Order: sequence, then C-alpha cells, then structure tokens
Amino acid sequence: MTKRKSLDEINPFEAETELTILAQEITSHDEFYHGRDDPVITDAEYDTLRRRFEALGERFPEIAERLAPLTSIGAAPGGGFGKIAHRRPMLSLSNAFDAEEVNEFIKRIRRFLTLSEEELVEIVAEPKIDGLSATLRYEGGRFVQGATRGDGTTGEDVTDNLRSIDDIPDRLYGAPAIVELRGEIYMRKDAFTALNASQEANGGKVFANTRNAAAGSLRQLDSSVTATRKLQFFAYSWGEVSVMPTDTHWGFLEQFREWGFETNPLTRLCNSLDEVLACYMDIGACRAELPYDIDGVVYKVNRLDWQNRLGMVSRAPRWAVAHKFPAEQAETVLNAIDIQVGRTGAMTPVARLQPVTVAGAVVSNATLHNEGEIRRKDIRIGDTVVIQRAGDVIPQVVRVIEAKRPNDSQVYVFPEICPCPVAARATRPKGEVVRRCGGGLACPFQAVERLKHFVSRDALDIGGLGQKQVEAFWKDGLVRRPGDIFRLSGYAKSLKEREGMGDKSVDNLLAAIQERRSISLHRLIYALGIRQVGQATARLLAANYLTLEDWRAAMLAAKDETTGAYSDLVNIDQIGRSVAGDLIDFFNENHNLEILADLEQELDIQTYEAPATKDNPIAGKTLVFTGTLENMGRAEAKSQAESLGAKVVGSVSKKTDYVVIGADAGSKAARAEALGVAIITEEDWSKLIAR
DNA sequence: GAGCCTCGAGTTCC
DNA sequence: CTCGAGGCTC
Repeated sequence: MTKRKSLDEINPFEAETELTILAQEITSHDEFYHGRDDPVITDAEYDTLRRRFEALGERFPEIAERLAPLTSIGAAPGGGFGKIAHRRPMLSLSNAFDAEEVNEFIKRIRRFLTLSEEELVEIVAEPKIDGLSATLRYEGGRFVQGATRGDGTTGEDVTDNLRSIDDIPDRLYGAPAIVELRGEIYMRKDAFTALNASQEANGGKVFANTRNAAAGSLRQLDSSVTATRKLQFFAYSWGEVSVMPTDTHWGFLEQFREWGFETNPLTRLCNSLDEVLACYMDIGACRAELPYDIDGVVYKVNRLDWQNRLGMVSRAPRWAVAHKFPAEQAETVLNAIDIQVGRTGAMTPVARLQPVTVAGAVVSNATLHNEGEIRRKDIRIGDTVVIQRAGDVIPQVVRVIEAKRPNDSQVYVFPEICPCPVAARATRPKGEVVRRCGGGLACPFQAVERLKHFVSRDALDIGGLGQKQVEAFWKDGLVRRPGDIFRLSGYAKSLKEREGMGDKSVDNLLAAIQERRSISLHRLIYALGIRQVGQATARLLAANYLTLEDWRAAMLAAKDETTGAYSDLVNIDQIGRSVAGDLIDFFNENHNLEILADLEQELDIQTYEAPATKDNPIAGKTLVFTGTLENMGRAEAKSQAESLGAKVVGSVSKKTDYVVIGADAGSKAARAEALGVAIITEEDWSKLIAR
C-alpha cells in the first residue's frame, strides 16, 4: 500500500485524485463483501481506506460533494439499505427429512467426537419459525445495530426498523460489553390476516404468506411503516460476544430471557434420539394451533465446547440440523414436456404445468432433471401430478396420481436429436445420466448459453447485459463471441435505436462493460465455461499458474500426457484425470484459443493474488496425520487443522511440512523419516495449535 | 470398493 | 435447491 500524504501537505488537485481512487477501491471491496467469495482485504485495512476517504472528504468538502454522484459512498446506494459485513457469519442449516436422517445426524456427532456409548449427547430442540433471521448488536448494553442475514456474510442494515419492534429491547442490563443476538423476525398469523385485509382495502400489495409479510415489513424504507406491522422476535443464537455468559446453548437461552427477550416456549432439552423425535411429533401435532407459522424443528448440540469442536461443513454447522415438516403439496396437470439445452449441451426436460398455487407462488414449470427421472416416476403427458416446492422454493414433480391418468396419456419419448437448428445427434455416454447435444461449437443454443454464462454475476458480472439482450445481440450478429461484447461501444448509435433501449440504458450498459475490462484471472477462467471448471476449480487453477500466459502454456503442454505439465496438472489437489481431460479438450479446440487471444486484446487480466494467510504457525502448511490419535478423531483433527489454514493430505511427500503421529504409526512415519519431513507427536501438535 | 464431501450444472419465481 | 459425478480417504 502506498504511503499517504498527511492531510496538511495535500493540495486540492491531489486530494481529488486520491478521493477518486479511494472511492473506486472502496466500492470494489464493498462488492467483494456482498456475495462474491473473492479474497477480501482485512477489516482493518478496509477501515483504514474508509477513514482516509472520510478524512479527505472532511478536509475538502467541496471536492467530496462534487464527486459524490460518482462515488455514492457513505449514503446507502439507491436509497436502499446499507450493507453490513457480519463479524461472525450467519450460517444456514442442513436439513433432515425423516427419522433416519436425524439418527444419522446424531451418530455422526458421536463418531466425530469419538464419544463412548454411555456418554449422553444433549440436544436442544426448538420449532423452526417461518420468518427471517436477523442479528442484533448491543454495545455497552445499548442496541446499536441490526441486520438481516443476507447471504450469510453480508446483510442489510435495518437498525431503525428493528428498533420499532416491541420484542427488541433498547437496553440490556447485566450484558457483556459486546453481544450480538440472533433470532427470527416473524409475523403472527392473526397480524398477517389483519394486514392483508387492510392491504386489500387500501389497494396495497397482498402477501402470500407470513414469511413474505415479515420480510416485506422489515424491509420498509420508512421505519414508521414497520412500526405498524406488529413484527415479533424470538432469540435463538448469538454472534460476537465479548464475554461468554455460559457454556451451553440452553444457558444462552435462559440468559436471553433474563435480558428481556422472548425465546420459544416449546423449546426442549432432549437426551436421546427418541426424546428428540417425540419432541418433533409433539410440535408437529400442535402446529396448526400455534399463533405463528413453523416449518420444522431445529436440533442443536447443547454443549458449546462440542459445538466448537464439531465446526462446519461448507456453510452449515455439524452441530445443528433442521428437521423439516413435509412440504406443502398440490395437484395439477402436466400439459407438455419441453427440452432445454444448457451451455454444455445437456438436454434438460422441463414440465409445463397447468398453473397452480403452491406455498405462496403460482408454479407453471418444473424441472424433470433427466430422462431417467421421467422413466422412474413414469411421468406421461396428460398425467395429474403432485408437485411441491423443495425448500419452499424450487418446484419439483413428486409423483404421478395414476388413478387420474387419462386414457390418451402419452409416454414421453426422449428425443435423440437435439431441438437446436443443427439438429445434432444427442448421445448419452454409458453410465451417465445426462443426454447431450452433439452439435458442439456449431450449436447456437449452446453458444448463446455460453455467452450468458460469460456475462453472469460470478463470471464477468456485466449487470446491464441480461439474458434477453444476449439473445437479441446474438440474433443480430452483434455479439457472437465474448470479445465482441467489448467492441459494442462502436455501435452505440445503433444500439440506442433499438427497441426498449434508451440513451441512458445504452450509456449505462457501455459503462458497465468498460468497468469489467479489468478482470481477475480466476474470474476469466470461470467465465470461459470449460466443462467441470466452476468457481472453485477456476480459483485453484489461477492460484497454481498465476498468469494467463503460464496457465495456457501449461494446458497446451499437458496435451502430451507423458510431459511433466500433465502430471503437474493432475497433481493439483482436487484435479483428477477427468477434469484434466476437459481442460485439455478445451485447449485442443482452435476456436477456443482464438476466443482467448481475442479476449487478451480487449481485457486487462490481473495476476492471481493469494488471499492473506492466517496468522498462526501452521497456516499454509501441508500436514499428514497417521496412527491413532488419542484426543480426537481423524475427521476432527483434519477440520481443525483446515480451519487454521493448513492443508491435510493422505500421503507423505517432499511437499509435506509435518507428519503428526499417533499410536502405532506405520509406514507413513517411516517414509517421513526417509524424506526428512518433520515428525511431531500428537502432544507437540496440541501445543503447536494451542496459542 | 465404499462412503464422505465438495463441486458443477441446471432450474423457478418475484 | 437438488442431483450427479469427481476426487479423496480409509
């Protein structure tokens, strides 16, 4: 980071330049925060940028004001809510749909913690309220900030609206200096009915269900409207806490009540699978009589030390699960089955349904996944089918009601010719489930889908370029390959004459495109749409090869499987023969090399920058565990090491930094010795990570 | 060779 | 959100 001049030495001209640059930096970091899991600068660094920006703005108010429309920093953009990065992520829950999955959940906890048969696992069971989760931050006992969950990393600042909710106290007495409470904002059924009645009378929007009503009410820009909506709050979790007041989940709930919060009265402490399931049945039995909507029961491990040891799998904790009630279902008629072609040529059958309302939305389409699914469920055109929305979102066909099958129902024959203009043969490789269009580069359906992928949010992220426009531009021959997008500015005039595109929208689009000329290598790799190369693999490749030149050279060299380049590629953790094969295929195609060369002309591709490593002795190290560990299971040791930034592998090589040996360590210890790799005991290991 | 986990790809509605 | 498949571990 460059050294900043002190505020006294800086002249207005320099101030303007610096303010502009800072604004761009801050905006881009703000973007990283919400949703893209790009490497992000630390909070402290971000704060430094922010403070410098504000200090400069105060010193040169006229300049700051002049730049304001350009920067839009400070004020919440578009009159919406400000963004808040959660200090501790707000997790999602994995789901269980039957008793067996709940049993599996508890067994997994026992296995992970290596508990003996006799040891009890206390589970807190509580109804899963159908509302939206929120986090409340108290400093010095005062409510200072509240936010929605958002994507779990960043939420919206709805402090003022939360203040208007009766269940949320302004002051806590006897609370630690900093405490973040988490819970569910919900609307009672009676309040919901009354709200909809008044909305209808006033010609306002009628809400489909209590969750939507709660969400809509909390996200009012005018907090006095929220105040009239009778929202409520149940506390059930916490985020940052300066001093932990208890060592159990149950203890936390009691503490919440002492501070003046509502916790759900149906919450129970259970000691066995049977008790947990009985609790589920009890809550299910009184579901209809409850004054609020619930969609399941949540189980959490009571002991906090165990919660910590269990940690997370991807974005959900291992120590909690949501046992869902069966989803709301509806019957409707399946009118037709259409085929959609994806960017990889995958042919996906989609059911066209007689529109029907399920879980608060009118559903008219549902994916049927693949031909096997249609055969398994014996779905025929004209059938009456049961549908539900998975997770109350994605519609799916559950089963056919055979009793209602009409005589003229037709068995669906999956086409072996792609519906695309090329009418290519569609083949299904042995052992695979998906049939794919063989049109390859000649298939315009795939080409358009690849372009949509290229501009999509996680790839180049060209906001103004929607699906419709990509299709229209393709049709007119304006955009046939990715690089064409960056030459659109030459057609500004004719674009403005297009239907539905005014001067303003064209200017915005061209500006958005201009902004994306500078792109990180991993985003570019992802954007290319290579089979089996998604965000994670793209990042992996960028991290390994650093620049486009090196990556391309390595992929071309890997064509010959006997070269070092090929073994380097498949030796990257997470890349095997299959993924390597698709990479090589991509680079074997001249067309793709041309696309890449073209993009190179148009874009400024940035070298991969590694995210900041964590500050502890094993961050970035490669470890092998061997033998029987005494204090914890293998899975736990691995997840703990990984949470500290280490990589755990299975076999010892020259690249291994440490081998941690437990009892009866065998050949791996010997191999480590032969290679001169550091060998440490389990005890040493505990000390190493203890700090 | 089985089982676990993560990743990729495809999808709906507002 | 779900399913299928690839990759890794045991």
